Amino acid sequence: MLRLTKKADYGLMALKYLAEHAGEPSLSAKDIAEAYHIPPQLLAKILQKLTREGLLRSHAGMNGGYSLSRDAKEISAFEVIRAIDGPLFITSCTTGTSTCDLTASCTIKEPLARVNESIVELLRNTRISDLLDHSGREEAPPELVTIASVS
Amino acid sequence: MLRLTKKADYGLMALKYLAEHAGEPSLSAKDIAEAYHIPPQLLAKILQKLTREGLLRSHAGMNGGYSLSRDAKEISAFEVIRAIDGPLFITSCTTGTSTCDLTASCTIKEPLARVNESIVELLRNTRISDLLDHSGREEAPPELVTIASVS
DNA sequence: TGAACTCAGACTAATTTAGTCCTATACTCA
DNA sequence: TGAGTATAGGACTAAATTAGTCTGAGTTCA
Ligand code: SF4
Ligand code: SF4
Repeated sequence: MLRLTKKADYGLMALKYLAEHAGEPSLSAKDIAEAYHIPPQLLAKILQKLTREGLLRSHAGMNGGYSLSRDAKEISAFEVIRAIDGPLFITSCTTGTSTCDLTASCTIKEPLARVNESIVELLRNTRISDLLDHSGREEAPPELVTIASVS
Repeated sequence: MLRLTKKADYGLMALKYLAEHAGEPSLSAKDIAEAYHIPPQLLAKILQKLTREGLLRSHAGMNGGYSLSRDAKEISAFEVIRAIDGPLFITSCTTGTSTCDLTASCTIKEPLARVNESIVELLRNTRISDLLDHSGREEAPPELVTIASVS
């Protein structure tokens, strides 16, 4: 529970990838899917959704593909998640389909809404550019990590 | 997605209820379930789990039931959620069962772990006593740690 | 034209969550 | 002591959500 869907996960990966390759003209869904071993058709749908929501620009036809519609600094994780999975509620009250029928007697709805808002705020403050790897301490020892680049 | 399970939800309600009725000796699962119209057997299991995790004290037999094992101020929403649903990960990497097989190539795992940690921190700072209804009160907003500020 | 794309929706499969059932055990009080 | 009320716990089914597939379009461009 309290888990991101894989679709949102894939979407974030794709956007990060596009941000890293901002120079190149256009990357196809297939390109990105292969880079990360994501099911290509699934990623295609995700990118389509992101395009519809205005986060990406698409280009059909040969050598077509996707590119960010804004700078990576201007796209928040929250937008991505919402575009893919719809509005974010940690409670089941307002899922759209099948509202929790305890809403009348429920007393924690409102306090949890505040927690919800905090999480949204947190995701809003997390931008695609923040996902970019400038602290690669995972695999091979990074060459020359300066103090400046860490802070 | 990013939704609390109803079980966790019910658990929080129950704990809040117990906190409100701290004076009374012992409230049975049935009592609480009826107060909120929660399926009694389901709530029973939840309370059992919370007892096993040490958040509640149980008392079998007539006029038995449950009571908080600590003050409401000392129990965080995070503990409740973890007790009921297990460890909290927003990504699917480490669910225990069926790890995401992209872990090798995935590049957003680590940044998302930081987001995860922020959410955990937020929930850790939300206590049962915070759910109690002091409407209008301006509580100290839980600290927001953004990725950017984590540098 | 046709290869390489995006776009869209319906569909199925897999997984997770919600809720039930049934039995055993513990405690209390008359 | 034994009837009644409660917790404890496992196995099970049902419902909902998520993941992924398939099919058939419409675009672009060389
Ligand atoms: S109404 Fe109360 S119980 Fe129902 S989903 Fe909202 S918070 Fe959870
Ligand atoms: S490995 Fe990457 S893709 Fe797989 S779950 Fe973790 S974050 Fe999401």
